[in-house]
Amino acid sequence: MARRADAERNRALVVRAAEEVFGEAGIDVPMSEVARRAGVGIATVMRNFPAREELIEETFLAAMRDYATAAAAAAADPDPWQGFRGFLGYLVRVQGGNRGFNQVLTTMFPGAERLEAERQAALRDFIRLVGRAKAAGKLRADFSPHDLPLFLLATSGVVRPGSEALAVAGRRLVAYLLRACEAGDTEPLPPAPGARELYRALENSSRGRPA
Amino acid sequence: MARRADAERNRALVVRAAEEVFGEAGIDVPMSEVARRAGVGIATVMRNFPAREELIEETFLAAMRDYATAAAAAAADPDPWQGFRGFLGYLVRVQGGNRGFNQVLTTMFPGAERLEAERQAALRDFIRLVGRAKAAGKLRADFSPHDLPLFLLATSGVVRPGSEALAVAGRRLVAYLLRACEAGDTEPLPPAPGARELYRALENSSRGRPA
DNA sequence: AGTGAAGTGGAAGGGGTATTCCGTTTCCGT
DNA sequence: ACGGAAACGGAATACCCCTTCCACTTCACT
Repeated sequence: MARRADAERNRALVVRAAEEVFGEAGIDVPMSEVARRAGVGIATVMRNFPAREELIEETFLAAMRDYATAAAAAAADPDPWQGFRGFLGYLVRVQGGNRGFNQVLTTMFPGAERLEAERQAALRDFIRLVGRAKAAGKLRADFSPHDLPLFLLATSGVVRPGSEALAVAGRRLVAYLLRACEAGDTEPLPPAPGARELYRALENSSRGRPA
Repeated sequence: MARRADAERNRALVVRAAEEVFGEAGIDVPMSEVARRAGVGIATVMRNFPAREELIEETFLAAMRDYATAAAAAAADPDPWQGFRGFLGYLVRVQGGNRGFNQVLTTMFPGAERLEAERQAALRDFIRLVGRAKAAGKLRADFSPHDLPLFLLATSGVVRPGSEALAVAGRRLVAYLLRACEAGDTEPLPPAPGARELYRALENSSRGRPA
């Protein structure tokens, strides 16, 4: 990989600092703040990660792998409805604990291929989970696996690290959503947006400053 | 109010420009952009609205009044459940059509008293609506009127002007939420956050850079 | 230990926004 | 129509952030 041991060490310091800072304050935090926390100069950050997106990918790859792992575990749950419930609970917990990863979960980074590969792996397992939960008669038939980003967006707007009230609210929202997903005698849902268009709308470039 | 006719006219131009710009791009847009669209100098904007929050209040007071009016109309609906459904549909439609007002709906501005008075008026009517809908046996008994901000936050994260896919997604999310609100045989909800703490968490000061 | 390349930190440059200041213009009462 | 006060626009100032550059330091190989 890299040639010199100290360079490799600094790179790791930057990533660890980014995990902290992005987790607390989100992925738009000044690079200089990352550098300060890592105890290195700004140039060292820039040299290792010329574009912010590269640092984001490196920083959240582990979290995205955990996400994919959680999806796989849910899909493997002997009780698929239990798996579904647990997975949504996991999501809002993670979103509430890590501001940066909350943003990453609701934003597509077409250039960050390893990150997107993990996201897709999670989606594939989620699709399996949905199929099993529907087959078990617990999940409503018109639920779409592509409602996952919809739910992620919904909960992402609520929770935020540091606010216990919002964490409670997030759990309550998940309970509402789970209730809404139960199979039963109910009106059919309005149409889902086209998956392609939906994911396009979540691409990084089209996300204006934050707010 | 103001002394000179031209000053009054310019002030109105600024507010109308702000309605346009805030609606499209959100309330964090540069003041210089507002001035440019209004066709006045930056100083004129600053003189009339020394703080951004003042311009926000003036700009969205009318929309907040409409919001309160819609809540009152919903509360007066002969069929309260129909009123409830219609109100949620109205909300997501407004949020998707006006980025700035979407932010205003999910942010408290303790200093903007007229704005907050309208918001509270709307909440009072919503409380009436909720009472009637529960009495009619259509709305689940453990729904709290203070779930309104929770739902507003949820939908606010989804819709965005200019994206048809997200508008469709927003309507679908509302359908899920409505289904979740129906009375019926269901597990009780987890506790709601304390209303005071919830509203505190949504105060303007604690909202970091939007993103 | 010496040497050259790799790596480093901070300063300088460039773009953008909020805020202040001031010479000029516009209004309005007389 | 005129004069003073109010209001105006834009330039100047002050930050903040990203990016580039370069003189200096540190490493690793011999």
